[in-house]
Amino acid sequence: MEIGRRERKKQQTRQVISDVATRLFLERGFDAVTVAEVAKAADVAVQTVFNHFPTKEDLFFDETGWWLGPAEAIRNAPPEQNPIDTLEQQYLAVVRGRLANGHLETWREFSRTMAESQALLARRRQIAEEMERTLAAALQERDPEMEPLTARLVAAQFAAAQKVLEDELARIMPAEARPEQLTAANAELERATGKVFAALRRAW
Amino acid sequence: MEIGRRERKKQQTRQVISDVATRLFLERGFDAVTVAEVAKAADVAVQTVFNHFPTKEDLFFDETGWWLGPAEAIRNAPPEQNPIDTLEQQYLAVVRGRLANGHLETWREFSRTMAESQALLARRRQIAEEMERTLAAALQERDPEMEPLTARLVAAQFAAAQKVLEDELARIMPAEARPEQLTAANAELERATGKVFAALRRAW
DNA sequence: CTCCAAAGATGTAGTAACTACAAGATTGGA
DNA sequence: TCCAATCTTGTAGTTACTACATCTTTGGAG
Repeated sequence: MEIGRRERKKQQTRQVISDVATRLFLERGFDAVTVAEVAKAADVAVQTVFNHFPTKEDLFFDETGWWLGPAEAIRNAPPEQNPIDTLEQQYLAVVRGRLANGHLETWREFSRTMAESQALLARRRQIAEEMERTLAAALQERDPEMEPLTARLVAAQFAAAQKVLEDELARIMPAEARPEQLTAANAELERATGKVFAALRRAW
Repeated sequence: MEIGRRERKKQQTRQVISDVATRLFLERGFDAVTVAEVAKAADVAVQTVFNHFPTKEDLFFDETGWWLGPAEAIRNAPPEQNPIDTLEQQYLAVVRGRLANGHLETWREFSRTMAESQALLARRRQIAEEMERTLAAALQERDPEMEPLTARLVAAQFAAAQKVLEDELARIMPAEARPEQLTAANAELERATGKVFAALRRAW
């Protein structure tokens, strides 16, 4: 009822823009590429880009959507499971997905590009904050007994932990990717993750 | 050796710009005031504003400098004191200073103005991140035995806690300011602070 | 006191991300 | 077939910020 040719073409235009933009950003860096260049490369008007994406940053973070994961995991978790356990499992699943063959290199490029742009780092902070809010809401929805302050605190501490682990991951993984080093890095990462979530568990 | 008339005039110009900007921002909101207007009101060229302040946001956050507090507190703390205790004391001191007579209204205006501008909120996140980094460095400098990951984690969790408390403070304090409510709000705040830092202590 | 060099203030020109809006092109459906 | 909704485009602005040349003030050497 809504997927006529018109809508399809619209989505197609959007996809082309997003793909072209991503490619250019990864190739030359976010700050070095202008929206006008993206538009030209995608063969559309600059206005069309802004019709589909409110800001330049949205071109980069399009379709990643990871900020809903933790809240959804909490909502879908089995009734009696400890929230921290749920969050740890979800986090590990995400990270393992990233490190799986075929995704690793993509993730690295994303990570590197992001680290090189203040604008993208700022946007990541904003997204993390939104993730934190939705997580706090999910936690409280899940357990209405929980004090709002507590829910916000747990969410904030999880967000903080996640950030530290992200940085750690970015520090460990870019170093040469030969298999034996990769498994070592993997072990190191699991250790760090365990430590971080252990602290979280102790706190609550 | 460096405080001749020239330097004095320079600092004076800077101060005028900063004051005028702050006043305008508080009066009309950060986004509604342009740098050109600030320059005009301060009777200087637009360029001069940018000579003294790299970005518009720096005009707002000038001379607040709170992001060094925690790290300095750690560096200056008595040798055997628990870092979490140090941080709690420092935080309480800062908050009490803000709530002291004469500072409360100023803080409220700052807080409100900041909350109404995405640009300022983004900058606050960036500053918080810098605070976190300097704190992590101070923690590790203080106790070289500490694993870097641990130092980063403690700093991150403190930053997260601080953020939650800031939001809580902003939520509690704007409500009517009559003395009896103020003491009630104060008690509520102390309770929240105690709870937050207790969790931090449990974690480490 | 004079005058020069450095440093601060100014003005001009330009870039890039957006916004508002009017006008053109395409498409779904009557 | 044709109209109306919707997507796309082009034009004209606004604003933060940069580069750079020029003007003005000032501290200090002679």
